[in-house]
Amino acid sequence: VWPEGARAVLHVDMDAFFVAVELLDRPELRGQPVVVGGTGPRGVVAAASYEARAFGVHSALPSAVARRRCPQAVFLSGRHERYREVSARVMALFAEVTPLVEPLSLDEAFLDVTGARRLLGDPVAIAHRIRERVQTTEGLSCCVGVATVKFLAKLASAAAKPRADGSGVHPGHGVLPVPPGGELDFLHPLPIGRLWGVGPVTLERLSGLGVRTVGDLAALPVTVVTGRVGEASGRHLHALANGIDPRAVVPDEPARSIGHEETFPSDLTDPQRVATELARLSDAVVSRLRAGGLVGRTVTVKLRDGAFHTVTRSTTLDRATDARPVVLAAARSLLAGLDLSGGVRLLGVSLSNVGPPVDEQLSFDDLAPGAIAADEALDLIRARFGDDAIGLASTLGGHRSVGPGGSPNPWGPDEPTGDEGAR
DNA sequence: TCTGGGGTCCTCAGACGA
DNA sequence: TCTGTCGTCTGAGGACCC
Repeated sequence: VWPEGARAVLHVDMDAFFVAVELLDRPELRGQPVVVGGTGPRGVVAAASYEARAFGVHSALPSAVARRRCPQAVFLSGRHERYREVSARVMALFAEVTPLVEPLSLDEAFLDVTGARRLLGDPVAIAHRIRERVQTTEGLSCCVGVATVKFLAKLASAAAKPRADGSGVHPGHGVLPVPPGGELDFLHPLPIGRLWGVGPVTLERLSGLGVRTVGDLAALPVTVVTGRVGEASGRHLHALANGIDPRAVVPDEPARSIGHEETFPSDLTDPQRVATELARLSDAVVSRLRAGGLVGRTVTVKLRDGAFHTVTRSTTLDRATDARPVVLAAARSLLAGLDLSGGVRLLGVSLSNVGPPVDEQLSFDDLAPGAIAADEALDLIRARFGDDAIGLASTLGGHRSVGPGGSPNPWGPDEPTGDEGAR
């Protein structure tokens, strides 16, 4: 039983979420190895069923490798709209327990149930009830960690997961509490790589200090740690290793950036084609920005060449904007400063410094002939007929369909006029 | 054999104004 | 007037997460 007055944080983690949703719609695949992810030559695994994991298939593994390890697996390309829809319903179930729900991704959330105890009882009992409710209402399984702080709850839910290895699938605890006072007993034997924020690079740096377990890290003076991994990370990790995590569960954090990037099936070498893709990605980003009623101030272009070398270039505008021509013009001028001779494997556009618009006087850019009217018309047409119903003239001529018999670009070469009209 | 796409946060260097 | 310092902003890159 959880002591009276102690904070209680739950971390709920859906089991193999993308795969589990696919199995809801295709129950005949249950019990089989199923993999969701990019199916093209450069795809990677986004989620794998526990049956597939038994063959060494895991997320972020190149799909080509996954196919070799488990040729009998069913490979699905993924339907993010569907996952979002199911995720929203699951999050709504959490919101019935407490208003303090912080989604981490589509398949994970923190819940602060400290204030729900009077009404709903013991936090561990609440965790069991959430698990049953997700199973009965959505047909999905999940694991729940219960602790006094966020990162311990997250580690606990991970420890409660089913496991898969060469000998098959082994069920987990489902719910795992780390009771107040028992934090360090749970934490200190864990390998250091399990700590949230320790990836391959930090792991290597800490190994140099002889650190193998979380307990090893906790025993070091904080200055030794900061000297090795930097001031902010060092202090943060050292606090975590001692079970200290003051972060609150914060619902409804607004997005700080919005972006789109794409890896092409084969490297692009034609600069005209690269410009076309840049316009398409910029257009997609602005559409999402406008759909959210937001404006952004910093435009970033990302390019990965044929040798997998990645560069980014960014520029901060005088004022935040949601105008397509302004974002596209900025992206174009950033791209113009980049070397495309090594081929383009990946291209991305993102907007940061994002937030709600503040009332300001319009600039001449915003008043460019047709700019506002064209943007609003695009939004309206897409809302009614779908995202593909209309696009920028400059995105024609690429791999996208231009209609029956349509020449790639009937209006001739695409001049960077900064006045992209809606077709 | 080939290494996604969506993000957040941190570090460092340089510019700039108080 | 010159110089050093400090805080802040910007841009690039990197580490990390799911």
